[in-house]
Amino acid sequence: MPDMASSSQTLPRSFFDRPADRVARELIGALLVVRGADGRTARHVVHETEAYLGAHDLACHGAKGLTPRTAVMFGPAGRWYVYLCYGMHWMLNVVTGAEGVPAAVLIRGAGEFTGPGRVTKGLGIDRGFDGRQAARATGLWLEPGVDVPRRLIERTPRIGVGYAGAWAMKPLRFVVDPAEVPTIRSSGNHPSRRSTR
DNA sequence: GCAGTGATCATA
DNA sequence: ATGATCACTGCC
Repeated sequence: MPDMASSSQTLPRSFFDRPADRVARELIGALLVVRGADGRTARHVVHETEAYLGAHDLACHGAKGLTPRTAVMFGPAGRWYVYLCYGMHWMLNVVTGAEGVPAAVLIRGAGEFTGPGRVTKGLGIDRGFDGRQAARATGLWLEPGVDVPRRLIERTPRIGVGYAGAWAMKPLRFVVDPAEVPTIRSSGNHPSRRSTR
């Protein structure tokens, strides 16, 4: 069947193949799309992200070198990096930048979900997505969404990385008040938009 | 304020 | 094999 919704185009690898802080900022307002077991899709506006810049960034897992867990971060952009934190919470990241550079963007808030652990719990994301492409075929991907004005995007230090010395203070967290963003409501293959004001 | 929870990785 | 650590959350 023809795909008539231009909004359902997935963000291409080239979008992610750039510095993580740029990607993190531009993902604010994008749509995180998940396809459930029943084949229906749900779209969630991304409203909070964090950038992890590479091996020189002491808050980044890649700073400790290539390990089995972090190998995906060293690979090409546009793949999911999902890991378990504190034995309970799955963290969803998308790999960014050139191959060999261990950089990624953590998705900390999307749709009704605030906090990275709640995003994954709410969307049913676990390590099954680790290493997979952010693409339709995977069942979890990103799409262009709402264009959020720069002035509405706040930059703050990243959360929970106090161990990283000076890197803990760099303003690499990007957040917009969800109330400022039009609500995207969808299910099935024909997403519709509704403005809150 | 802090316990829960278990994969991961360095050390031995 | 063992122990420290952890990009968090929920309940005290």
